[in-house]
Amino acid sequence: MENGVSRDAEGPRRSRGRGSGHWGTTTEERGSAVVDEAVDADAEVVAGREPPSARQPLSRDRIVAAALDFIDSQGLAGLTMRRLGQALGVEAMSLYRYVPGREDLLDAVVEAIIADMQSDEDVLRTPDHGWQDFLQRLAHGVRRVALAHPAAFPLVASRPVEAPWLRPPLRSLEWVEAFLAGLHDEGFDDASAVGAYRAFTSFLLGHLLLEVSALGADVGPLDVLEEDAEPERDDLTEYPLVVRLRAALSEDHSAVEFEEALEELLGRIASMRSAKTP
Amino acid sequence: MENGVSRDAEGPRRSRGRGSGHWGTTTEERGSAVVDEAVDADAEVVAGREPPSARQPLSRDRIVAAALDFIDSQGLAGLTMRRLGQALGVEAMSLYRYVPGREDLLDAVVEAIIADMQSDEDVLRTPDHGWQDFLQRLAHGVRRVALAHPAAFPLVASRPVEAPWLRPPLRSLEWVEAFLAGLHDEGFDDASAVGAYRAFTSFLLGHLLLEVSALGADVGPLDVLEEDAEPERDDLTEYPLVVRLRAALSEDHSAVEFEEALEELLGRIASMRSAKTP
DNA sequence: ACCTGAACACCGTTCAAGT
DNA sequence: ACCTGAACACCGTTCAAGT
Repeated sequence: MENGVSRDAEGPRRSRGRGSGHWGTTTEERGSAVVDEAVDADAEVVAGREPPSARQPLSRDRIVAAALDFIDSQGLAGLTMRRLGQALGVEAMSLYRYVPGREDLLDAVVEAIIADMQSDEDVLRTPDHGWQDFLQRLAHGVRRVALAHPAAFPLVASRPVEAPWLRPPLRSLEWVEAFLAGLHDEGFDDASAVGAYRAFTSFLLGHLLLEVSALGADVGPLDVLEEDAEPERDDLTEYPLVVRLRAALSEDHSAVEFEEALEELLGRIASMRSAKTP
Repeated sequence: MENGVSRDAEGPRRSRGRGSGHWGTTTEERGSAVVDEAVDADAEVVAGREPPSARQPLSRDRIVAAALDFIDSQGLAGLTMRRLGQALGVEAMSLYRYVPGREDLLDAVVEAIIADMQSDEDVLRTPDHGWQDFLQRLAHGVRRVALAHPAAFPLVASRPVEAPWLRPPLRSLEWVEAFLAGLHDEGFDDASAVGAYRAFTSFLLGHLLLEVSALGADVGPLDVLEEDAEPERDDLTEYPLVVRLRAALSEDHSAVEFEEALEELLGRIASMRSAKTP
């Protein structure tokens, strides 16, 4: 997965009806495009649609991957055991042979998302050009997976965490260990490594959650110069500054902001670092 | 609402069974302790429990307040139109006279939470001792409401936002306007006010979401020196640094970290500020 | 071994009907 | 005017039964 999500343009997406905000369909890497035919089949459940011919057998991984695809394309709210089964050409009950239940499936989706990062070539398991480079790569890796799955990322952010040493979005022992070990190798003592971990995670969480939530946000009339031009959705006369700065507020500078704030954070972390090893 | 949630002690909470994590019952300010009797009545739905005597009439506000209480005490997952009706001594269908549906109810709960801040005496609508003081008070006000409603705060963080100029957790035109106007009065130009708004919101979102999610996190054996002492829940031998730093990682320094990071942020914002007005 | 039909308890929501 | 009963379509989940 090295599709350059680093382009900050791409423009804000639009989604009219609250709650059904289809984000751009992001069906890369994970195979099984099976899900795609369920799009818009919301009300139309044709009986024997799926040819039961050469269906590969179910498996936990296939189910989890299909669930992620489903969330990416239909949104989290649309994910239902029954619909997921349908997307896989199977009855819902079959899923329970591989997955204990819906909640556990969602946890598995979260795991799958952060596991994606393991295969990101730009992310290092251990620093080789200094800790700043290490953290830069890690941060960008997490950002790439967040932007690849904007509808699923809130799960990563909000699912209850099992242990206090796992902080979203770095919610895997693997990455926490890699983080701590990396900084330790680079001369951080225990306290500063832990401090850096805390600062790093809260930075990532805030930035990325806002970035993906902006992807779903309605952009409002003005930027597109709509045809019908409803005078104003709400009455904004009480909020003159919001009105005046509306364009500025709606501009998407998330990529540069991310870069700048990350730079700042690295500076802050540098000042936490013990000066033992140069 | 000025109950000092500023004490950072209070210790980490415990919650064994995944998904049913009752946080500390936070039934302050908003009246209607009605909800409390629904606790643990999960399976036991006694028929004519509620004395239909002097029930005050339903109203949208009463419903929204009850929903918030319900989430605070039972968790978001437990909130059901039917159960909420029951908590209010009414059938679920009655709610639809006042609230369009469950989704809109959740939006209303989010509104209610951030509206809470309007009545926080420490939060200023307009700066009177400089912008730093203004933002300090605002940040702490938001933190207080987050900590007052840890189970509901993820809603504030994750609900789809209607417009790109509303950034969680400051998702109300009132506060965005107040923020921009405040900084403007203090000599910020448009670009730096907008930049400050962005930096401020992502800082708050990351910190507070992590703080409330830690409240629900299982703390694991070790800190309480449990009686039975199961050897280890998972095998952590592959993660030596996590094990070694486990205590440090589990310590709750959120209050001081918040303070320090906020201080840093204010410094960063100061450097964005135009130097026109001293 | 793997999938399904039928069933259960529970949802959100509508609407005609009660008081 | 305000609430409810009954109903509908849809859930998650279980389990005996099919192949």
